Amino acid sequence: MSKTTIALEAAVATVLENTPKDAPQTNRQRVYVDRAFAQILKLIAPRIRHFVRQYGLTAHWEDAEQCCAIAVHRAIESYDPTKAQFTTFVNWQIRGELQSLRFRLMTDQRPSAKKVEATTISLSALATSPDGDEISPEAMIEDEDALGRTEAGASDYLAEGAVSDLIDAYVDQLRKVGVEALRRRPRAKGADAPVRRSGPFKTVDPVEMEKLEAKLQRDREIVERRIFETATLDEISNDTGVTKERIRQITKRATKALVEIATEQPRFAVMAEDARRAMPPARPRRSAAVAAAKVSLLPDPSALHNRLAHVEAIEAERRSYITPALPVMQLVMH
DNA sequence: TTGCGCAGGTCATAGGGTTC
DNA sequence: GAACCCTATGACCTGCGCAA
Repeated sequence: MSKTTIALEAAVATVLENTPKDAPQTNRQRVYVDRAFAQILKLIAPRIRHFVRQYGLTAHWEDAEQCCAIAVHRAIESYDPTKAQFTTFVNWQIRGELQSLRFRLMTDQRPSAKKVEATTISLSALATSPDGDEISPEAMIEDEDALGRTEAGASDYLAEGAVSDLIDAYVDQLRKVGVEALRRRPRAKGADAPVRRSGPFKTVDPVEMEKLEAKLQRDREIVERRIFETATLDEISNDTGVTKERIRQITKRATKALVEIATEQPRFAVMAEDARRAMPPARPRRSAAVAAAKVSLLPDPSALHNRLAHVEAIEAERRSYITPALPVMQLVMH
């Protein structure tokens, strides 16, 4: 991060700190805000000069500077430090204001836009039909993408339903295994332990069952967010309290199980083939690779990188059925 | 263009608990 | 006591953005 970026962040933080939303601003706060604002303008003055020249507004320098000041005001008002740095955010506000000013003053585009033969039109200019009849601009807008979007929406809806069912099936499988394990496990001795109604270890401790359900819920969330959404290991780790590595292991195991479920159950048949192809090949453990290397100095012909002869991309539409969030699964190795 | 820092991810390994 | 599972930790790799 550059010194200017750091200084900008600090100045914006000062403005935000001294701009209470729920209470009236004190005189002291106003002074702090004015100073910080002046500091921001001073820091980005070179950038403003650059943009004014870039947008061909040197003949309207004062107007352009006023627009940039407005842009900075707007940027501060709507700035969210968690989404981007202020330096990036304010750039686009300034560009937007300068573009708008150029339209107002010159009704054309800056030279860089002309290079690509872009055309700027006004909706109001379209308000007359070829026959000379007046029609509303809105009536002339044809949404050619509407059908595609509608179909995509329906497709997404069905896919989400299928994914949800698949995860349910996986969680049910985990539940069965978990309950079976609890049945086999000896129950804790003590006054609080519930009385067994029949045979040894045939019933499940409600407390243990609650723990199991909590774990299943957690695993479901991890699988859903990691495999079918775009959450990172860090994000899930922060939200669930589970380490990144454990999340990776859970999702790896889940991916394998989901493929098996999709293969076994006819209702997931559409997903099964893509899922099988999408499974990443198992990587040899380092110790095994080292042992193999000791045997021969020649490249291991069975090693994955020596066998790779063809890489095929799975189309986005097909990939989205099962693993939209795992780029590694976009490749198929033969 | 290059070096550096960072985020995101993978791998190897160890420890504790449970089952057989 | 061996085998297995779950979990955590640290080292390492890779890609990307940024500053010089």
